[in-house]
Formats: sequence, C-alpha cells, structure tokens
Amino acid sequence: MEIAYDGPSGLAAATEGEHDVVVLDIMLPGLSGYRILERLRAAGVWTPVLMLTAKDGEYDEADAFDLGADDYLTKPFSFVVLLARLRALLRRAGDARPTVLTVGDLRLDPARHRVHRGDVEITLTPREFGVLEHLMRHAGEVVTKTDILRSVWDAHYEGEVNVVEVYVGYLRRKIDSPFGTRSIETLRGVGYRMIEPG
Amino acid sequence: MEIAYDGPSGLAAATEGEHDVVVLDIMLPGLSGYRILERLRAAGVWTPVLMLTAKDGEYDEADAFDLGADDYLTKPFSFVVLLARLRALLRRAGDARPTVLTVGDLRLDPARHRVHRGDVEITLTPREFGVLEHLMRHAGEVVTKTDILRSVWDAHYEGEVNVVEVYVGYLRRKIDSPFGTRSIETLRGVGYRMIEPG
DNA sequence: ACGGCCGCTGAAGCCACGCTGAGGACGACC
DNA sequence: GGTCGTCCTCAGCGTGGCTTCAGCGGCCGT
Repeated sequence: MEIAYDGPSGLAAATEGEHDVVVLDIMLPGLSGYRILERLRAAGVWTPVLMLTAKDGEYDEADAFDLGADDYLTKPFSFVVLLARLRALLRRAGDARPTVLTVGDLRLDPARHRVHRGDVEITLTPREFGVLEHLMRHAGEVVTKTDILRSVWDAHYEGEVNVVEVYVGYLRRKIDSPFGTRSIETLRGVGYRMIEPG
Repeated sequence: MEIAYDGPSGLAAATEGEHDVVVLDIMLPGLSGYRILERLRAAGVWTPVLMLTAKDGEYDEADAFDLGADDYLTKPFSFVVLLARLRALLRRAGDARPTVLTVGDLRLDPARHRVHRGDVEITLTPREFGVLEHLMRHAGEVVTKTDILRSVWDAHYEGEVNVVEVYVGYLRRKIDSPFGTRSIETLRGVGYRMIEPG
C-alpha cells in the first residue's frame, strides 16, 4: 500500500506502480482528483478507482463516473463501508484488467514489457509481444486471426492473416518448445486459444 | 428493459433473461433484495447488480457488497447519478459477461468455443460446433434442416440437406453415444429438436 | 403386409487450412 | 556502407475437415 498526499505524486505513483485499486480524494493540493483520474485513464491505466469527497454536488459525482471512476464515496463515511466497497471493486476488477498477465507459470508484464516462464526471462520482439499479450488477455477464449490482426497490427491493415500464423509459430518456438510445454492451441477454422491450466 | 414489482417475479426475470445490468430495490414485497441477490449469485448469474434502498444503516450496505452487489445507492438519489453509476457498471462489466448455452448437463460456450457434458470436455469441429450451437439456441423448438443449413453454412449454399444429417450423426456420436444420453430427436419429415430436460 | 420414402452411416476423395523454411525489404546503428 | 534485427511474403507440404454418394434400415401410409 502506498499513500500520496498531493496530486502530482499520487498520479506518478498510480501510473508507475501496479496497484489493485486506487482511492482518490477529490480535494488535493497540486492537482484535482478529476485531473488525476483523467490523466490516469488517458495513460491507459485501468486500475479501479474509488473517489472520495466532501462535496456532494450530484453533477460532480456524475462527472467522476464518466471520467472513469468505478465508485464514489461522500464524506463522512464509515470505514466499514469503505472496506466493503473496496472488496466489491476488487472482486469485479480482478479478472478485468490485471496489470501482470499470468497463465500457468507464464507471466507477461505489459508495463515493463517483459515475459517470464518460471524464472527464465524470454525476449520477444514488439510484434511477438503484442500477439502474446492479446492471447493472454483472452486466455481460455478463442481469438480469431482477424481479432489479433486488428488488435496488434494497424486497424486498417491490408495484409494476409498468414502473418499471424507466422508469429504464433515464432511464439511457440520461444515460449513452448524450449520448455516442453504447449500454451497456444490451434482450432482449425476458428482461431487460437491460450490454454489455461487446470 | 424489464420491470418487476415484487421479489419473486424480479428473481425470475433476472434469472431467465439476459440483462446488461440489474437495479435491485432492497425493500420489496415477497422477497427481500438481499435474498434475491443471494439466489441470483447462487444460480450463477453474474449480471452486475446495483442495489437501491431507503435504509442507510452502514452494515446493510457492507452486507450487500459482500453478497455480490456491484454498487449501492441510498434514496433519495438523483437520476443523473443513477445513470452515471449504471454506465460505470456497464463499462466495467462489458467483456466479462459469459454467455453459456445450457441444456441439461450439456454446456456450450461460444466465446471459449468449448463444449462440456458434465465435467468432460468434448472437442468439436467448427461445423459440428455450429450445428450444435444452432440447435441449443433453439432448444425445445423444432428446427428444419434448411434452417440449420442457412444458419451454419453460407447463406447461399447450394448443397444437399444430407450434410446436415451427416453432421447430426457426428454430433450424436460425440455428445450422446459415449454418455448413453439422447439429446437430439428426429422428427421425420420435419426436422430436429433439442430435448430439454424436465 | 408391403412398398416407398426418409433418414442414418461408412467409405473415400478432395480441398483448404495451417505450419514452416527461405529469403527479401526496410530501418537502426556502428 | 555494412551489419544486425525485425517484419513480412511466398510457396510447398501434410493433415484434418468437409462433402458426396451409395447402400441399408426403419417408419408410415395404404
């Protein structure tokens, strides 16, 4: 747990580190809670945010939600309620956007751009990394080659889906073959699926 | 959108249909909001739930969250706030919602492209999967071969309906024969029907 | 009871789908 | 300018899935 007492340092802390949840006070020296939230979301940080405030103008509250807050609490509040709401946020957010993606002993850290299988680090090219990230974000689900193309390549990329096959091939050679594992299964005519353990 | 004015009918509506979000009042005739929430989650329904109440005892609120509510609003509240909170819920829940088709102990998950009978996984080819999905989406109803052809094959497919017979055969061998069950019945001269239990 | 029709199934060919190795294009860096 | 790394294309190959077809069995109407 980490506490920041002013806006800029809070924003920095939330952007850099990996947190399960952020409790954000609107009245802060330096930067308002709104601005922080805005910048956080703009920076692609999707950590659940619970906003805290003494003001209770309803439009402020609505604004906060539309800026990307996940919950909102008006002072004075009881600590019991705060904790319960945090638990609810964690539960809902848990599977939504983990900052470190994990499938079995395979870990991918989007922020640090690193991949590990157990303790050994695996170096991937940007493209390989993108494909693996997309697969891991949808572990257990089926993703089509076109899905991957759209998400990893340019939105309006005009190439063949064969590139995806090629990159899945590269990935298998880096994350599976050396370890005797099998993480990406092919579903003929459908796409690929990241195998979840268990 | 669907509105229920008492507990039991609300529970039924939430369990049966597919909704993006549930707004649940605690004070309801018939069944309390707590009980409904409890049963909903017990039944495996994970639709986001926003609870609504006039009481504001803090422990009630904490309880609601731990029962599986995703948000909580105390009367009186403004409509603007309610809408903003609903948007926040929808945004967070968007990709988490699983749609799984179930007929008896047979389950089909379109997103994960998986089929289970009880605990055993069954692997199907894309065509087999398509036919089974169509049948299960219309469980209990009569489906003609031409229906299946049009829905699973290309819209303007010029082949014979015999393919459908062949694929129903494949399906029976995979989802029924090994289990001694009988899920797809033939209606001579009409089509097929997925047998609903009960 | 019998003939005709409907649906089931096993076999077999064909096609397309996915994998891979080789190689060229492009840019960064020395 | 040369070298290295990355990205992408292409063609060949093997295999799995799709489809067809013919023969058979059973259901139904007469």
